[in-house]
Amino acid sequence: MADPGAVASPPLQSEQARALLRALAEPLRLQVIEALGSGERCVCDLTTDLGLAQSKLSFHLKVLKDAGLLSDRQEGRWIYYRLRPEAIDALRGWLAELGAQCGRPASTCT
Amino acid sequence: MADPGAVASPPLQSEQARALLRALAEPLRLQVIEALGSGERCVCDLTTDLGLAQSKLSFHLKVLKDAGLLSDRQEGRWIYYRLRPEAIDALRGWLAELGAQCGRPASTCT
DNA sequence: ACCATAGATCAACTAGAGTTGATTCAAGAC
DNA sequence: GTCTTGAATCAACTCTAGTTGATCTATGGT
Repeated sequence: MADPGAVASPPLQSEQARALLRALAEPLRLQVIEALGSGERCVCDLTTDLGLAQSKLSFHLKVLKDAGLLSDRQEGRWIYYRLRPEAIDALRGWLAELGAQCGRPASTCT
Repeated sequence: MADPGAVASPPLQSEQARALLRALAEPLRLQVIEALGSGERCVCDLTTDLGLAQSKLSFHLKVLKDAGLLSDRQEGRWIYYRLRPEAIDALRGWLAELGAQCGRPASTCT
């Protein structure tokens, strides 16, 4: 994917970055993200595919959604989740800023 | 800073990425990183500057060091820590891969 | 109406991470 | 040698996050 470098959306606040970092720092949640890589899927499908207890999956989906990595829609009894790649891009932008602020002796951090 | 996109070093393993993500997901540790942005500093300086208990700072420095974000050197009784910006770049590379794997319907994640 | 299903949420529990004050070890001064 | 200082480490404790099985609410079928 072409590297956007600076993201067009407003820069991440620290708290949002923290939520993203924490959400991604859990192997199981990475599995969820990978399972959604091919496109939107319903919870029932993910539960089966990942072999997770329903409440466990719901918990993790909530963390990812609250962090902004997923969005959902309801269709009858079914809830479908899909990825928001822009959240990953936003985090990369945040990391770029962190690196720029703190990676060069010329800059001063207070 | 110029965006390297793909990093020259071997790609991050998941466990290393996890360590980096977790290390950065703590506000206090971000403060440490910012304090080191202007260059190498000794622990005694950081303790005073950040107003932290010595053992508390040591704990957090260890997490950052173990994750690869800091390196240290000893000079007499003094331990100096400095940032390793390449760790941040590596994490950005890892995120770029995550986005590439999982951000496009064309790719398949198993 | 009743029954089944999907999935979020809950409360209790477990596991992991952060904090604290004490201790230990190494370096340095005398 | 003794004493001081810097900083890592320790054990006990506190706090946060993850897990579990049950419950609740909404949707759908008959």
